[in-house]
Amino acid sequence: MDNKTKILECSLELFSLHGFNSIGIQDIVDKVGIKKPTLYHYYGSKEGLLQSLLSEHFKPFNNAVRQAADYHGDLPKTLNEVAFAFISFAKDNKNFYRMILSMSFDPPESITLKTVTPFLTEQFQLIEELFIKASNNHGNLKGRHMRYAVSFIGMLNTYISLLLNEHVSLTDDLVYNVVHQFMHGIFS
Amino acid sequence: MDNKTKILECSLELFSLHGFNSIGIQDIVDKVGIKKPTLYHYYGSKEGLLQSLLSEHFKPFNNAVRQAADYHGDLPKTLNEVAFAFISFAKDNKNFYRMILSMSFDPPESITLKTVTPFLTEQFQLIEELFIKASNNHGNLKGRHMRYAVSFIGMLNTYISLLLNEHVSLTDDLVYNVVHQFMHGIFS
DNA sequence: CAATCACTATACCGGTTGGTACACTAATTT
DNA sequence: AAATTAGTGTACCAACCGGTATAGTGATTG
Repeated sequence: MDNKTKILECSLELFSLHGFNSIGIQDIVDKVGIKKPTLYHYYGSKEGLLQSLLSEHFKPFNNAVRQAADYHGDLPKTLNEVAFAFISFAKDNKNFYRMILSMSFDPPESITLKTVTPFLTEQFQLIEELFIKASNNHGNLKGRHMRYAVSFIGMLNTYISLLLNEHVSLTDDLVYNVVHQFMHGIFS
Repeated sequence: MDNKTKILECSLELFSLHGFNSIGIQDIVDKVGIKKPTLYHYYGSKEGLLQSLLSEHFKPFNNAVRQAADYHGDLPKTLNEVAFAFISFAKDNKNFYRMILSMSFDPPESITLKTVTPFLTEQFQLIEELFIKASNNHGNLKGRHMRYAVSFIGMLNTYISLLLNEHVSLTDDLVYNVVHQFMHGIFS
């Protein structure tokens, strides 16, 4: 594998474990086995490296979400597909998901939040649009698009956190259970 | 106000806005208007400052949660009281809540996560115990204490995030809506 | 009055940070 | 064969980091 790719892999592992701010360029190049100018040749700056790392993984992720969130009249089915897109991506990209989940709660003025926000906004809009379209068939959703989009993603991330920490395992019915709880609560 | 207190206030504001790692001791003492040895006299180290800052706010917070989570046979009522404890504390301590919410998603090896974890664990146990006791009256909760405790806190934090970003305002029925959604889902 | 105390200022430390100037090599292009 | 190019190593930089040795302050206590 070439150095350019190896840099992405190693920095992802280090960032997800220790955080973007706690990892120095020197840590990364040491792990890859190269010298600093090589990294700067490819990515220009630490921020540029983060940008490349994010778009590399977010593009396929958000494409999968867009496909899953395409509404065709069956809200429960669509929510299930969205949940599956999130959970299976998180399972296949544990380090990356850990990192973006962390960054999405980073302080308002941090570079990390500012860099990750556009990708998260795109996700949010896909889900919000889904609830807007579904509100034609479900009157009680009207005027609550934003709240439900946020709380649906919130619930997904809550269960994905459990998954990442291995407090719960990815069984076939996890997706079903999450969506069911979101739709009908805990009393059923 | 004395310097010792002013240090706590200023560091909270800086940490919540920029993050613990991005703020240097120099930033804090500049904002307070003192010199470094004064800060080190009171708090010994940057980590000691964080520890003091956390316990200062977490003690009253968790006491309020403990009182609210005391189960007496009415689960919806108790959940409402817990939700109120969380939401009203968050509203009165926006900077602090923003900071701990961020720290609770920090990377596994970070000092911030390790320092905040004991306080969050205490919270979690209070809520989990509530669901364990309630499962005597609600058979369908059995064996799901952990998942429900986590997802209840997760939902609270999801709505508190909205509150902190002022995407939703603290009306009288916010607490009711959150608990209702948790118990009965979005279809009711 | 002398001694102790909590507190604060000056000045400094070794180590690390993100980033770079420059030289070199090996492959590709002309 | 000459020139260009991408990629990499050596050595270095100013700025900043958390932390401290030391001395001095003014108020309290013996």
